[in-house]
Amino acid sequence: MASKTRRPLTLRDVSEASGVSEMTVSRVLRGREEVSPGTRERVLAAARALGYVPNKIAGGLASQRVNLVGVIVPSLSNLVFPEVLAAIADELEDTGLQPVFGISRYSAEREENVLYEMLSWRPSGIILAGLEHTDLSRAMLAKAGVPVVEIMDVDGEGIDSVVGISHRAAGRMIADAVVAAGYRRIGFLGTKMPDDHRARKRLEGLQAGLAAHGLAVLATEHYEGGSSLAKGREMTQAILAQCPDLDCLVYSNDMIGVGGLLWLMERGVDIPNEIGLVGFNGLEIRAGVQKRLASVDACRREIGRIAAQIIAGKHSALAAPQTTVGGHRIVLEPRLDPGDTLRPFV
Amino acid sequence: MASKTRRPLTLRDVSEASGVSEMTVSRVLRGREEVSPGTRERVLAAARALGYVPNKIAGGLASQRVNLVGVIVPSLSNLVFPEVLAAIADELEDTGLQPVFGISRYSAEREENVLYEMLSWRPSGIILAGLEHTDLSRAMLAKAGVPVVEIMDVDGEGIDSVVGISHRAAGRMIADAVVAAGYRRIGFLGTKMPDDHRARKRLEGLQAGLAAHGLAVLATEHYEGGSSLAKGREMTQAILAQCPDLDCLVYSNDMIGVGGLLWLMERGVDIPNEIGLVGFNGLEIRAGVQKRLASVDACRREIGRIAAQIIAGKHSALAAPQTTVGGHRIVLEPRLDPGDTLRPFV
DNA sequence: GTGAAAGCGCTAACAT
DNA sequence: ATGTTAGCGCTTTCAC
Repeated sequence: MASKTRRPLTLRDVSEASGVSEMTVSRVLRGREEVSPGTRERVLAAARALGYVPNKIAGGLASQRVNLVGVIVPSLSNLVFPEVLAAIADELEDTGLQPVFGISRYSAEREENVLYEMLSWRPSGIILAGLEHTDLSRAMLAKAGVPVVEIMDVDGEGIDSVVGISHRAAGRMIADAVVAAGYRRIGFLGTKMPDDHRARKRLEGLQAGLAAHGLAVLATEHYEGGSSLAKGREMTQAILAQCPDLDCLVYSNDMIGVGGLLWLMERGVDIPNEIGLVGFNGLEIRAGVQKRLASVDACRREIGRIAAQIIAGKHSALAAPQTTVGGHRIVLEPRLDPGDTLRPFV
Repeated sequence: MASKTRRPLTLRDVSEASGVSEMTVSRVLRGREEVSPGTRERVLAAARALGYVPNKIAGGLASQRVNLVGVIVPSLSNLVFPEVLAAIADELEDTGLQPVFGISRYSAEREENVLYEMLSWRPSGIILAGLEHTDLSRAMLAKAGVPVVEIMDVDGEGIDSVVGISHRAAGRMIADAVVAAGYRRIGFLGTKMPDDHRARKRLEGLQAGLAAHGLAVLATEHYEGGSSLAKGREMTQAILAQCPDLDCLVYSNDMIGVGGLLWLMERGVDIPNEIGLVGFNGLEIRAGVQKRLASVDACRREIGRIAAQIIAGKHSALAAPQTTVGGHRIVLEPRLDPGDTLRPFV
């Protein structure tokens, strides 16, 4: 039971307590094999007795290696990102690597600041959401000399590795589906956030897909701030007030989509016949409502897992590298689950 | 445009490029005032031109100070924790401190490991959920010599500072409310997770509160894994199959509570007259359903904010210290929102 | 298998 | 306002 020391313990303390050189103590504590069992035991006993916690700052400086992986996502309020983080944390579990999370709030400038902070810790890798970054961010990442994985989106140029889905393709997929299901008067409900590039690309894909069928989005409802069921209710009411004869509502995410669905069901609207609905993300919450909202899966756990594998160097190239030398480019194929809110279609 | 260097840049590079000593470069980069404007400009220009990113590992070793705050929560799937993390991140924003998140998966052993990793970076503070830790964890925290804030729960002994609510009191509050509203045949639906101590304490409080009125929980339904609307639906069906004459269902959290509410409403059950419902957490999702689930607010944003303030040393003691010397003990008072799922009561 | 010396890239403490 | 010196606590490298 070591008493309350003010000065933190050092290797030297363990060395003196065990009568073994600092160097050998260091070897034991790092789990190197080249130490005799007897010495190892004495060292471990001393370290435990003292309550020694190694100083990774000193270790990192000396070895020029740090077991940290920086991960930057736009937000934690959008359930999607905690799920990606959880997947990354799970996958990194037994690699000796530790994730460090940062939040950019959908701002490229803030992302740059967070990135700068992270790089100043010389991490072993960086994972960040999206392909849109400031020039300085790109420059820093390029010079950092560590693996960089941009996740969630593949519509654009990557810096090193890229893992995600095409949000434009997802938008087109939704367009094709609602048209195939016979809907013609389509409304869109989504975020106003100008820096949610993935939401923007989905809308672009939707519009392009509809245009290919000679159709267009007839009404749009935008909101600011976080997504919630309540927002979805209000917006659904608003878009139908503005344009009552819509026969299909495309939501930029499942949270507002389910909100809209609940509101419409309460009002006795016949879904999917009178009005069709589609969301995005494949959130679990959809399973909690009588009718399951149609949605496109964003593959977020998969994305997190693969990104972590790439950083950990244990990714068995599912796809051949196509970008930078050494960089992977993994394009996942989202699935559209028609649920119960779209008329049957091929 | 510096070319692709393999060796990372050092202060010395900036020093040479700007013709200013390393020490002064260091001062400029740390924003110390004691440098002439001219020199400052030259240094900043050189650093920018080179794309220099300081090495905090070296800096931390030299200064013996690190601007990191370790935060350990049980999970990211339970929406509550991302919210706490977001609140901490927000509050730390302009303090120069950076949060680093770890996940314990409701396991004290895993928490111990994560804590060990974190402490080895010599952070400026530690925030962790709950009061239940391994002996080694407590010993490490006590010896770390940095502020420690245990959050979310106040039912027990703290190590240093404690910020949270009493989950036992919350349970009793719920008991009093449902009894006051005239319910007598009460069922409980909650997690099986033996290490979710806060859920356990809420149940204990509920039972104690009911006992004080000569009542008891008549039926219980447990589940494993994450909470979801779908789980709430199933469990509600199950508990009513098992014990059809319950007149009140107490859910251990709002997610399963709202699931149960939706299921009951679909079946035309008259809420709150036929059956009363209460959840816990005060989740936003409640506002998205026709009837608002009664719930007790867990004060999670407030808790995150205050914990961060304590670490940052800018907490204006809302309550007098009561525990360890220097340690705060902030007990927040949760509010019960009766919503639309309990009969009116005083 | 173990130890001694050198130094990782910065900053504290003191000059000047 | 700026520079010099001496480490911070570890690991690398090389001896033994």
